[in-house]
Amino acid sequence: MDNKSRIEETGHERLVRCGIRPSVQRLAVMNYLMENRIHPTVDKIFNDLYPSMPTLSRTTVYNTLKLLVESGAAIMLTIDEKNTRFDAETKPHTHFMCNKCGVVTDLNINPPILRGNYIDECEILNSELYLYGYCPECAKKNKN
Amino acid sequence: MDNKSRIEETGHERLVRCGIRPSVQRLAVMNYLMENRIHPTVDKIFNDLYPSMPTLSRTTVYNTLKLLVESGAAIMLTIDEKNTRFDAETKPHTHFMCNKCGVVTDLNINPPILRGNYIDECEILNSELYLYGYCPECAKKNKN
DNA sequence: TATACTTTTGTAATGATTTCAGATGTGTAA
DNA sequence: TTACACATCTGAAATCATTACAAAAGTATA
Repeated sequence: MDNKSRIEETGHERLVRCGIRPSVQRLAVMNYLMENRIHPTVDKIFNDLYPSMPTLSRTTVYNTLKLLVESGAAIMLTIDEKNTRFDAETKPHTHFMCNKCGVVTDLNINPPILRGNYIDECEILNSELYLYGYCPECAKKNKN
Repeated sequence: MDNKSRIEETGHERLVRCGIRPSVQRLAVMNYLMENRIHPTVDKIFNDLYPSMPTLSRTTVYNTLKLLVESGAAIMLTIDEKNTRFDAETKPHTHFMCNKCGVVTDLNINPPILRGNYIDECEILNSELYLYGYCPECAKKNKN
């Protein structure tokens, strides 16, 4: 997966392009997502931003992520049963979660692009391909 | 999607084949899943079984579903952000959720079969393809 | 500066899920 | 059959993610 989008667009530009007024908090969350392609949970985002923004509220992180997703500035992943995760990469791509350590990564495999198609009379708007198994580190450990 | 599996195997047989001792409660949940291919939530299962099993505990439904999934007798879907859903069809197939009414259905489209492959050094064990959009009824309503 | 509007904040409420310990049920061997 | 060990079920309480809400703070505009 290339990371051109990171270079081509700043967090501020992304917010404005998506019609979101760039407050300090929104910018912090947007930048965090664009700079940390780790599919973080709400808590991860909050805990990482908190030290440099001690007045930040968890509720604001929730509100902001909801806004980002509704506006198309980010996507929400339900790959992890325990927590929703977020990704600033909005173009279709495939996600992987390790059954052992829980890490979520992008995979170099193109998901079927079905947006706009009708399947069994269902109008398809978007899709997610989630793969599960062992990440390179955990797969190695499993063999020992 | 054909429903031969429903005919070819009873709930009792499925439990035994998967190494699960068939208690009354487990059998009730297994049969419910095999007879109601609606990808129900825990609450739906509990509420539908409760009238004919007034001593049934919600905890038992949770425990049983966990056991079924761990033993390969059913799968868990995370397609719905709000609630986990369950399916007695364990062979790979594609799921759809309506953004408007929330219904979850099977779709006649083969997901990529990646089990056993290595992608970006990740060992793939299973995959889920989730599609979102409007179901036939809601798509129709949207046009009026 | 005054006012209206937007955004943030923290607390409390909600709702799904898990924990846990006691009660019940089941299988087995004497 | 009874006694015992073990498996399963139950319901209440705890946990944890998320949402609701109302007050406080911030921002834009006239």
